[in-house]
Amino acid sequence: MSKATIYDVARVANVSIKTVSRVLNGEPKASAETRARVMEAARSLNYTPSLSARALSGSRSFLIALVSSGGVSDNAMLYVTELQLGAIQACRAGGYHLLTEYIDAGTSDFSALAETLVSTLRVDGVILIPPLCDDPQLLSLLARRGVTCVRISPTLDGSAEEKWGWGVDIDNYQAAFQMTRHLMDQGHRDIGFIQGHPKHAAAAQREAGYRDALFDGGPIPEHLIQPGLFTFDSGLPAARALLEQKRRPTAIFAANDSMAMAVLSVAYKMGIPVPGALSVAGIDDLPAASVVCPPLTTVRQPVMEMGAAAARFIIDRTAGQVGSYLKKVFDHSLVVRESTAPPA
Amino acid sequence: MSKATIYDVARVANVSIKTVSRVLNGEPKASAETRARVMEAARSLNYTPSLSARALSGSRSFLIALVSSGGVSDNAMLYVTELQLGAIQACRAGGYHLLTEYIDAGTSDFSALAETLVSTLRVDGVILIPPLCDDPQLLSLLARRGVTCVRISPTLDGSAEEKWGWGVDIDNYQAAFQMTRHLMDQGHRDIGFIQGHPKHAAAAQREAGYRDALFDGGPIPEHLIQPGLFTFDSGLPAARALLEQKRRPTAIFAANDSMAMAVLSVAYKMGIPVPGALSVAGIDDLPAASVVCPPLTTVRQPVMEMGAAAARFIIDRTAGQVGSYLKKVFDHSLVVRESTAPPA
DNA sequence: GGGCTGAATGACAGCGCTGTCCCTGGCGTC
DNA sequence: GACGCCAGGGACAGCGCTGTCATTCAGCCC
Repeated sequence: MSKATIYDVARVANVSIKTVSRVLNGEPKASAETRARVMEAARSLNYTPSLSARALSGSRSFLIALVSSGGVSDNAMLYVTELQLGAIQACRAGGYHLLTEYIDAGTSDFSALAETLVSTLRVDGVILIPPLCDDPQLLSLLARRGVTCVRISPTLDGSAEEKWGWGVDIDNYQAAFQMTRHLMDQGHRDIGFIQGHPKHAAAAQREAGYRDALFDGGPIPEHLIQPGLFTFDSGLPAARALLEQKRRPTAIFAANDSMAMAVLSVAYKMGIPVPGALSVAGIDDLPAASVVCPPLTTVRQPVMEMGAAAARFIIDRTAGQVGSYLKKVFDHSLVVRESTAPPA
Repeated sequence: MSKATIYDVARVANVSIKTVSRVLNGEPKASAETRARVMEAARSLNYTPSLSARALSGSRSFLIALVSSGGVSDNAMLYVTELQLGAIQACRAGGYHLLTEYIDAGTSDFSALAETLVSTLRVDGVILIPPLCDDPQLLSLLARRGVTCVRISPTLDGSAEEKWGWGVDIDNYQAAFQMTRHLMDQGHRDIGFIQGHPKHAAAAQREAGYRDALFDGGPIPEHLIQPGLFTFDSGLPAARALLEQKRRPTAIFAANDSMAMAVLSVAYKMGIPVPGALSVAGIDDLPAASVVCPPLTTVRQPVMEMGAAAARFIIDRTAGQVGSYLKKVFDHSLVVRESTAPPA
């Protein structure tokens, strides 16, 4: 009842511990009959193998680490939570476990982190979240140690990516393009844009999608484009800059939901009705997006699935399958809610 | 560079591995000089002990599990994220690591979970989040196996609690009492209340605080009190019920922020200006609370600290210190933002 | 000075698994 | 009929630590 070991199972099934090990790990050498006997014994004893022992003697640790940085205040945290949920589910399905590690944004003591991950924990893989997934130092540290990395929405790419691990993302260009077109289809022409963090590839791709959809290579009224950093706070001044212009845009498309919410907030303070006098759109579909007033039109990305895929990739890879795409691109979808409407 | 073991350290420091172990674990028997020599050797080799080996041979695993249930959509997820952050920091400080496990809300396959936690992972402790922290089955399963549990905002108490582990919470009664009084100080008399989940002790305590503050033992106009479940969705009908009454309350106090946001949403749809014609308040201070329009007046609980305390308790307990309070109550604080104002 | 004490350290046996190598016996082959 | 082969299964040696117990050697007492 308390703690069955592989020895107990072996005794009950009347085989050697090695055979039990083989059966439990799905290794080939084992007759169907033996297999059944072992399984039955394990079940009856309520046996669960010890992770530590497996990790110590074998080559797998059945551990995956999800590493994040940044604070709670940051709405991006929600994104992490959702990713994590997906990863946990994939882990559970594969007999793995998810460790959550955190590194302070300021600290760049990556070598200690890497050492812990590799030597102490011996994790089978690491899931890296922006901006960590773009830090060359951390990446190369991990790569040198032979750790499988999966990078969420990575920025650095090309040959480097091959070396630095797999990645998951959505087609940010298309997402922004489609959202801009949605606004245009509603009749908007003066569509303001708030940029994302300049160091993040997704930001540039989203902006490109917006520009191509709206101007199609034509002249670009730069006053419609304001800088932002993907945070709520950075969206505030950007929104103000856009809304205080003599000829106010009829719609504002922010590079993510956090900043779109900032637009909502500024519009509210300035007494501009949304979507009556201003349409607002974002990207990400944060949980909060459906809760704000009015509910935000945005682009949904399958964050949970992305987290699950990341974990699954590590699990499969450790198990021997060498799926080595450079990056997996997930489908996104437009979520039209109440913050957008045709201009008055 | 790649993987230093305790043997390497022992060789360099010219002592036995047992001595290295002693020094690294802070055990008493070791001269200052030896200690220094070992530390130096370990540093120079960049040595990090293997968790698996330690767990396998010793009695500690240096692992703490945070177990949650419920979906992302649920805003409560934010609460979990923040708790987790605190727990991670405490773990890091104590050389521990945080495992995040998840169990589907529907599934009540607690025995498999417990088995995994105990046999496979051998965790040193478990942090349980509502409603898991109130499940007698899971609790007794864990208790029987001798796992240290910390329950976040637990409901079951009394003698049972002693057996079922430590708990952390805030004084929900006082929090609600103070918020209600804040509203009354502003001049409100018709203050509606939206209840929390009936199975959660915090819900009852918050309601009691509200009732005592507002009615002080006097007659209770039940039409001012509407049922809720702590979720945004459950807040919608409750808010509607309150706001459609002939004599509308001038303020609504929801038992948590998610439901308060639902009130904001309904008020917005009904064209009721907040806080002009209606004040709205919640409890929790979710990150989203400061982002909605208008920013929500609420009660902040030190969630991160609570998570850290939970982890710290497990770590200290495993290390031998037997701090055994039944529950630690943290301070809360009123956060007055823009959703409340004196009635017109 | 012999014996006792206790602090400092080491020897050694596992912890519960997996990797590697080896043994066994039934079957096909020429 | 002797030989080879291979599926099926076992023996055994660790993996890198910690727990337990033994050993050493100052210092100290009478």
